Amino acid sequence: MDIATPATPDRRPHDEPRERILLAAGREFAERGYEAATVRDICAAAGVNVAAVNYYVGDKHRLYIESVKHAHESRVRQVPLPEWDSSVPAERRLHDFVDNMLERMLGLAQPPWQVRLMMREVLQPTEACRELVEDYIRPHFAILVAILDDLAGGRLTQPELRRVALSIIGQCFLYRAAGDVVGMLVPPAELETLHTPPRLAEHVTRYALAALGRVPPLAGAGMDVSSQDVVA
Amino acid sequence: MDIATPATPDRRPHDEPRERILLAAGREFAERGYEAATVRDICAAAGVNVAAVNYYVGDKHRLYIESVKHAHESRVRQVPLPEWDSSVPAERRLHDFVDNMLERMLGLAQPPWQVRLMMREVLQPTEACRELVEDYIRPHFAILVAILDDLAGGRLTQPELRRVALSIIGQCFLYRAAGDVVGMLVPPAELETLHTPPRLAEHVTRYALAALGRVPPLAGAGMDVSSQDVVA
DNA sequence: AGTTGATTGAAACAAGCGTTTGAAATGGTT
DNA sequence: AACCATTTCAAACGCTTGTTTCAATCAACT
Repeated sequence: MDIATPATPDRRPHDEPRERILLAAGREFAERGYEAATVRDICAAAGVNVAAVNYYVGDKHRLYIESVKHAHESRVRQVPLPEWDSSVPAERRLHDFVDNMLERMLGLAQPPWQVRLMMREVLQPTEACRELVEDYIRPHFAILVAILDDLAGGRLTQPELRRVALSIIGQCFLYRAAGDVVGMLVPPAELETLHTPPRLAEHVTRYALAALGRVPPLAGAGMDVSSQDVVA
Repeated sequence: MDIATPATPDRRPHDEPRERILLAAGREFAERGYEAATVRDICAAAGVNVAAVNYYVGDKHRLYIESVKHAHESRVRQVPLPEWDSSVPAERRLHDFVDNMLERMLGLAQPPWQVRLMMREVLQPTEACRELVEDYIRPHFAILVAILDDLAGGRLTQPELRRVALSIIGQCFLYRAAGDVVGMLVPPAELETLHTPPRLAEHVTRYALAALGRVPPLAGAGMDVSSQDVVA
């Protein structure tokens, strides 16, 4: 009845089967959702027997939580927070931050199912969500708010800064979460050329900087800013 | 084998059981998702026998599509697009549009499951999605783009206008789709007072107008705009 | 080689699912 | 009252699910 731990609990060179199961589970849960994903399919994809999930993890529920944590950890390892020299201006820090976030959400750097899995947690939180917010989302959010505070030069209150931060995150979020619908609203050619992470980062950044008054407005009176670079 | 239609196919005064089934199905699908929702639970909630879904709709898959369409239709009926007199300035039209969208997404005017159901379609499209986009989302999108075109006074290209429109929608989308996570990032007191549809509409609108240069920047040099109304 | 404990595998289990059945109930029409 | 099509119901069907069983296999150490 008690959950079996893989033999020597301390550590073994490669926890290979367990790793394979967690990876396959993440892929399957991300694509089909918790209920629709089946233990049999996961085990088939991982190349292990169905009994292995019981042996290594316990049951389906624990398998889900473990796979979310595993995806989360490997993601933190591979796409670290950007770090800046103290001399870097706030405009550039904002641009880098947005670019990093979009690259992490949309970029091809990582298998897409990892983001999908976390997107599911965000949209309909389970147990794994609170941990995800505290470890991963809140630190990012705090950094963004700090950058915006610099940009506003203390002229905005914390609630105002938070709302601006959410405005920026919301834009990135849309492209990831509702990407399919966005694809139906925008001409295909435009999608390929303009809706890439760097281009979108430029737009979101300029949009924010213009709103904050750090660059001229997007549609300033007679002023063409479309060819202007967003950072000095 | 052929799908039974409710007796006299043309029309009957009250298609009561069918209506009850579709409503209960929408609620259940919205809350639990397609796979996790069970026909038995839906029928129990609707107060009908499990065989009724076969009799009135056909099978589970068709039940899902019909419930999405039903929710969509009743929503269009209840929250119509705002219409403006030709003299209304573009700033006010933008504000009204955003307010309307947020009220529709977050407001208490309608049962929340209807929006959740459509949110699911947006996030992971099925057959019902394309219809949803064409009938409901694209017209809204076109109106928003037209308003922004007015505001920009022809100084922005169509792709630029579309990206600004998506920026605005993204902000509203975040509060609905990731509302739980937003609730974890923002102090509870702030949530209740500032994260209401009218307050958020004001923020999103001012943010856009500032970016477009139609109102002073949010953090203008020494200029306090926080108490200023967004519309003339 | 032999023993021991960790790991794998095929098969079976109970439970829940969507769906179907055929008879009972219903309500209007003759 | 007798008929009829329409609508409801309890029960069961076949299938898939998550989980468990227990024997077979493997790897390391004596």
